[in-house]
Amino acid sequence: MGKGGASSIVTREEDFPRWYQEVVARAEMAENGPARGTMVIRPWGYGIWELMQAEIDRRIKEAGAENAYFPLFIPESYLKLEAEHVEGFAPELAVVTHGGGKELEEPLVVRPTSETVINSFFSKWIQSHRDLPMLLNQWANVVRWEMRPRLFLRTTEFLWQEGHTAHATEEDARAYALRILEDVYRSTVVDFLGIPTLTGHKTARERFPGAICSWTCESMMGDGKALQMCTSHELGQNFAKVFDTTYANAQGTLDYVWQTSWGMTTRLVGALVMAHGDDFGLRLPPAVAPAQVVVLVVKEDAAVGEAAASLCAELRAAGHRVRLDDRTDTSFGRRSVAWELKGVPVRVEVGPRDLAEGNVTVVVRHRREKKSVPLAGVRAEVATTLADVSRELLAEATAFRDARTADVGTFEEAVEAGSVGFARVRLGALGPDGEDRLAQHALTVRCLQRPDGALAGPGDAEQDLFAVVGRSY
RNA sequence: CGGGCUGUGGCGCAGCUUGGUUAGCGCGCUUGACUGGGGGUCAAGAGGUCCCGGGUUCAAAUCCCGGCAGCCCGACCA
Repeated sequence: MGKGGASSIVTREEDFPRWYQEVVARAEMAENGPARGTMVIRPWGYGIWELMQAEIDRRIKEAGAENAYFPLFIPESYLKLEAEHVEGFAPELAVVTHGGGKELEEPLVVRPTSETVINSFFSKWIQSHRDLPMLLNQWANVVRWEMRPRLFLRTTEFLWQEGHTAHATEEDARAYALRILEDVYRSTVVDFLGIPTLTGHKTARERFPGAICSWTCESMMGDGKALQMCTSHELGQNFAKVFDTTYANAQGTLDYVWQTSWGMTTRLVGALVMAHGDDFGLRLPPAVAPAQVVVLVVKEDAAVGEAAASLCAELRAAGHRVRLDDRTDTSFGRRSVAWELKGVPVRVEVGPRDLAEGNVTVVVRHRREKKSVPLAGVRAEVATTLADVSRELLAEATAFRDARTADVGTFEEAVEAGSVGFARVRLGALGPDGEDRLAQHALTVRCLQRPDGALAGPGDAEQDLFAVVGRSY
């Protein structure tokens, strides 16, 4: 896989190339022992994450939740209270057994998720129906000692937001879980990142340990494999019962609360890379581009330097994130390739030859298209181009996904279509042990939805829902 | 825990089958010159316990024995 790339180099996780690791993130190994798949996010990659984080945080607040912060360490006994929860997480816990030079009386678990600690506080904080709904979110890092870590997609430690809410009724809890799914998650993925996604809920087999229903957004990466972009769980009263989280209702009797939890992670950065990347590097929607425009000085020259600086100022005044690259001690070719790899949506190249005619070159990254633009027209050109990028990336990714999605009627057809993309098939058509048999072909049911793609409701018969079948990361 | 595979300058690798000059190559790095409109050219240079231990041999990166470490595939999963 040489320079310029022959095959898809960033659209498949297996092929995250070294240059990409130099730009966005790097997997690191523990000093001793097996690789634990921790990750260092480099400044450019972190800049992408920060922009996503700000957007997600804004939407969460719009949905009424407030940020809070809970401890990193959780007493082991908390995890053990909810049977399914402990069974689901026990194999992947990092456990602290010593502190202050002594063995601890009770081991502490490094949080894999915070349902249990937060519930220990909910049970104290929630007394009356007037305290409900309680809507909290925290930005935190969590640790899951997974068997097989993958850069961005499944790292041992990762950053996320986890929302935790308590409601008076099951209907309220469900409505809120769905509101998060739609207004925060689906909208962020589609409208903000330009990645098409399918929404639905998980089968019992794929459900979050401790939940009664797990909602999800499933997207297709550039190699046809599926990636879960987020989850929004209805927890029922499972945690309320073990933590005794009760409230006095309007009639004065005690009820258990109904709860939700939901999360979105740094995995999204990986998803962005794999959904939009091409053989020449990243392609970033302007919304998540740390620099939306880079103004390049082609060659050391007084007039060029002046023109570049004034273009920068003009574009910044127009509200764009602009970076000036006047490092003329590095060759122009090298610098332009570096910005291309980083996925900067628009490059404005100022060189003496064009400038003599009053022009600059504007390069549109995602189309790999360049044109000569008069100085006075740069501002308008950049503005209209930036406005198009996200929509065009979304259209491209949607066309790709649709071309790789097939509605089918039998198990065999589902295996065939699911192996290269998504197969949509009636769950009942897969047979009683359909999921086990799919697993033998490395396939899973990514989500369930109605035949028209809508979310299922309480009245739907599960066997009549459509299963989206695919390979997953 | 099963099934494959690999350890050689900073990174990626060739050499090992069939032992034999001074262990090579690409990328990166340093210096200089020419350059500069797409990871440019030329020249000079720095950088090596060939994973570790033992054995065979006149001679081991190469063959034999024993360790150690890591990677990939499956089970886990945001």
